[in-house]
Amino acid sequence: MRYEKGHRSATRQRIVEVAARRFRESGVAAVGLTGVMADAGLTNGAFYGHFESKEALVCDALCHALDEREADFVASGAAGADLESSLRGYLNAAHRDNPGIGCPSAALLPEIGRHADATRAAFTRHLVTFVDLIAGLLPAGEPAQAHATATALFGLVVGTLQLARAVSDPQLSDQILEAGIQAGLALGLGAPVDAPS
Amino acid sequence: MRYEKGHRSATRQRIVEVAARRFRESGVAAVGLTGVMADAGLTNGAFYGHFESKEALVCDALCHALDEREADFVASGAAGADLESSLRGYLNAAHRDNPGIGCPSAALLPEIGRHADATRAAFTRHLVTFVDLIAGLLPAGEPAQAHATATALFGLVVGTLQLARAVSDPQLSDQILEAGIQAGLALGLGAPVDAPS
DNA sequence: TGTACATCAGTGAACGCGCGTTCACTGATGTAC
DNA sequence: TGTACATCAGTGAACGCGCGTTCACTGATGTAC
Repeated sequence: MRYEKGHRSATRQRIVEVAARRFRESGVAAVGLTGVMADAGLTNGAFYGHFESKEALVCDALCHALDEREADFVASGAAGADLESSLRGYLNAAHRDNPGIGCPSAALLPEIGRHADATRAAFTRHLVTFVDLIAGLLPAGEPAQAHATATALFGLVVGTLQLARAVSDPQLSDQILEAGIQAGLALGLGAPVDAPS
Repeated sequence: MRYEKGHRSATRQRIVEVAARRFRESGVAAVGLTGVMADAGLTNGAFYGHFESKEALVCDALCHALDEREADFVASGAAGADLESSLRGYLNAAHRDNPGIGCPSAALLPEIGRHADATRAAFTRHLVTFVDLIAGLLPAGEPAQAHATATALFGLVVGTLQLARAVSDPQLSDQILEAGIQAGLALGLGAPVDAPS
């Protein structure tokens, strides 16, 4: 072997991980491929030996980040997590202050909506999985209603974390996080709402 | 007068309006000044006669879009709007499908968090105003609690609209909007939650 | 065992292009005398 | 009334730069005979 077995796939993986971090930190449009490759210890020319286009990397990096967070979610669930600890695990200062290793939806959601169909379809598949996982944290009830509530909870925490990142007043930012937690609890555990007729 | 009175400020206003639309459609980072100026019927060189930098335009365009939506909100409130009609006025297919004339937060929130302090401070001021307006739609109660709920409602609708735009399945997108409306009603009208201790 | 060739991940320069920004200039209209 | 000059919004070319993408080449290691 010219390179040890798995060298090529390890290189590719490294590029995906760097991209997943940098896209979340700066947004997809603001990140250049030369910088990503340099961070991965390579030169720009090697990129197209691994990916067809920047859009293909966007799709892979997004899926990688979503898979990682899904694994974290499942792992913490195995430790007996409930809705409140999940909310607090998401809406906290550390997550707010480290978008590069955080939720890709909070960092990139509007941008995802402007990307290629394949990228949006990949996001859609992951979203469905996430909603299932969130629904599992809710008190037993009608499954359709649990899914609707879980979907709204996802929207709530994503929007709330974005708000906490956008405001310039640190104290207000903390209040936003806490308001999101309380609202998430009210939504998830509160008086059940009728499913849409 | 070489130009009719108000010509200069009218030109500036035209640039701001074009930018506010294009930023929301494509994201700030993906929009170039040459294109904005061309849409406003001008050439690139005229830009710096009106703005100090692209960042200054971003701040002005964001404020313009936020002011416009605030005015709409107040106008519809004068017509006797309640929480449900406000939620339906936001979480609907027309809004989802026309980001260029829609909520700047839904289109740009993660990006705002990466912009200059002045831009984030301007956003923060507008957010506070919005939260007050939303709180006014809630049943009378403790003001601090109404503010917290209103903040979460804002996060909920922003995140939900972004989700509806990002997914590639139109039917799922419609379900997301409806789930957001139901959750917004539950949050706003449902069992009151204690304020954080 | 030694030589010629194949493989292939990665290099680094180059492509055309658009970016944000600068600046000398235009030209229509005003004022000064 | 006529001429010289001031004003200023807008023009359009140019600046250096980084973008996504392409491609001829390198060099280390494998295989063939």
